[in-house]
Amino acid sequence: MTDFDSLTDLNPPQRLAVTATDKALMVLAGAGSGKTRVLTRRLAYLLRQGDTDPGEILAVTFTNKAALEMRERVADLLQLDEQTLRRLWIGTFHGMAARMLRLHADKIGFDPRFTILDSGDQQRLIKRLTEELDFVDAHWTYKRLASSIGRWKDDGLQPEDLDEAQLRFRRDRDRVIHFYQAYQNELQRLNAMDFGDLLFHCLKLWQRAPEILAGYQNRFRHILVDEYQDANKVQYDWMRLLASQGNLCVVGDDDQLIYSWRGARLDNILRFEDDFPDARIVRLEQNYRSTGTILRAAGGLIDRNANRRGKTLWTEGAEGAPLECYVAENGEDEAGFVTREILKQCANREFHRAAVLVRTSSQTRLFEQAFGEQGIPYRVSGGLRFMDRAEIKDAICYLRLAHSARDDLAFERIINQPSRKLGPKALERITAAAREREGSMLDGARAVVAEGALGPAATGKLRAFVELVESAHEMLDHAAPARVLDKLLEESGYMEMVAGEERAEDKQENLRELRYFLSQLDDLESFLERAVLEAEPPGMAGEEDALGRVVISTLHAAKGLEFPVVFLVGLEEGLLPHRMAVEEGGSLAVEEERRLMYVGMTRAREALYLTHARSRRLFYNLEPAIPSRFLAEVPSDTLHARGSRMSVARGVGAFRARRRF
DNA sequence: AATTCCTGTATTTTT
DNA sequence: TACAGGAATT
Repeated sequence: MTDFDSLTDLNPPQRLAVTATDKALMVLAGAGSGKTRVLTRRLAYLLRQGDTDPGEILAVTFTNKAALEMRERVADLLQLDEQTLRRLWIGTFHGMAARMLRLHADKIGFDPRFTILDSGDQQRLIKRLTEELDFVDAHWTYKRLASSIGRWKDDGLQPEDLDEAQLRFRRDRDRVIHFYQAYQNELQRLNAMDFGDLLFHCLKLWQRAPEILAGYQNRFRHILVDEYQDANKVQYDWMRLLASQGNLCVVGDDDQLIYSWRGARLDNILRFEDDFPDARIVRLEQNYRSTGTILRAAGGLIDRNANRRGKTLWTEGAEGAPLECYVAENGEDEAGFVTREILKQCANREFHRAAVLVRTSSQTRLFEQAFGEQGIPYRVSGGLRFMDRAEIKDAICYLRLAHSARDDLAFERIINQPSRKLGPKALERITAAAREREGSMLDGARAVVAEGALGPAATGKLRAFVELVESAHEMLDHAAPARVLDKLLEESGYMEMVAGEERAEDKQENLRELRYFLSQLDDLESFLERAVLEAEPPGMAGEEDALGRVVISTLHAAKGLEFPVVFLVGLEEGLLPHRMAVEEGGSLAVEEERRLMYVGMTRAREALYLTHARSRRLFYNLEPAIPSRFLAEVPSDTLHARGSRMSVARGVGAFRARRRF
């Protein structure tokens, strides 16, 4: 037996977490305690020693990155071939739900080729609907409607379930319910689902067709869920239904719950034993990542949270140096300090050793600027994602429309991109014609052309557009999708338009990247699905191309990563904890902000810097900034103050003084 | 009727 | 800064 099979390289709780397969299991895995290792080893253990077929395993993660990593590590561990690997169901909640829905869409009145809407599509659709229905309300802007509806779906609430708890004003109830219902009807008409619908409709499917649920229940003998603390109501119901026999292993950390704004429920982790009375709980508290000092600092901070199960991380490793605190004059000064320290910390230009973690993506700019000036290569993660770029979304919408003529949202996005002199009035005509025929907007456009209802110039352009989409559609039958994309972008004049815009080279480069991604996949259907669910082409999100680059990341996007040197910047009231959390969310929201800082601190292996500025540009004007309350909560014997002593005294000390009153 | 130009306003985190 | 909505211009 090899060492790998004997599991002697694992510590005792890790070994238990890998091998306990007789009943429901919750692994409370502290930061850096080898969680990913345990998960992949458990998968490997089931496949190799547990008499389990690859097709009988379902492993669910929250992010595509995590799914990809798990897949790669298991393949590596067991030397699995491509074929076997494909039989494993490893993916995100949304990805797995979409996979099931494509197989059974007809049972809930959808065509299996349904489109998945991203939040941008969702927002545009809701905006259009508010206009059509004359839904005007100072409070319920289309953005607020979009985010609230998304949240209701996360909470498992159908339109008729809404009550005063969700709607601040009772008088809103009927109107908002009606609007939510109208939105759902419109989605059905468009054969489309938004992110929330993927899980929502899955539950509906199982309710309507219990035999389908039973099929999956029998099939999946083992279900694994990563980042369990971030599961929302619908996801929780989804997994609990699938794991009806308690054949479930969840791995999570209540101290790292940072997605309650997306419906994540601390309760899921605090009351696991209520739902699975028989459950086994394993704690992983030995940390293999950070120095003793970093752990003590982070532990001191998270101890302030009242709502947690409680864990104490420890290490056999070195004590390490104290945390460096720096008080900057302003944001530019802060970026300058970080730049200088990075140059000191990264000998031989090993810049991938360092990461700068921010609360909001708007903070990244100052660092990008400073690094650019100093010639430090960097990579931003968690900001504007590849698939969210305007030119990429336009190109995808061209493909979507060629793929499915029913995709009115795609039609709307590109109909005047590049300009075809088809504005709101022309669009209104097209929509009316479509309604009349109960067809798509493309049908409407065809009719408008036939009738010559627009001016000659506009009619000509519209005809050319319709013909282009039609011939692209036919071309999809025999030609590679990448070739169809070329045709669409060339003949529509889109490429020409891009060439004349600012940042033309950037955009052209992005479109080339997209084309490459598409040419790798060959199957347009799966390309479109991955484009919306993954938002990053493979290789972009991967770590390998980060070699030699500093990572600038939001705290949310940094979860699961680790770096030798970490800079936690902008530690100011209003940023961390964020203003919104303090003003609207009360103490629970502040606890989540504290967890966010905890997640950031525990990313560091050797060196951790905490910085804040005395003034910061907000809304384009410079405003004084108060140091974060969290700074005062980190045990002071783990800290070493840098910068002018005056500013340190005024910084951390000032907040301490304020808190006494 | 479409587009450009301008002004005011708001900025958390993401599958 | 970036973006949406409104007014002025083509």
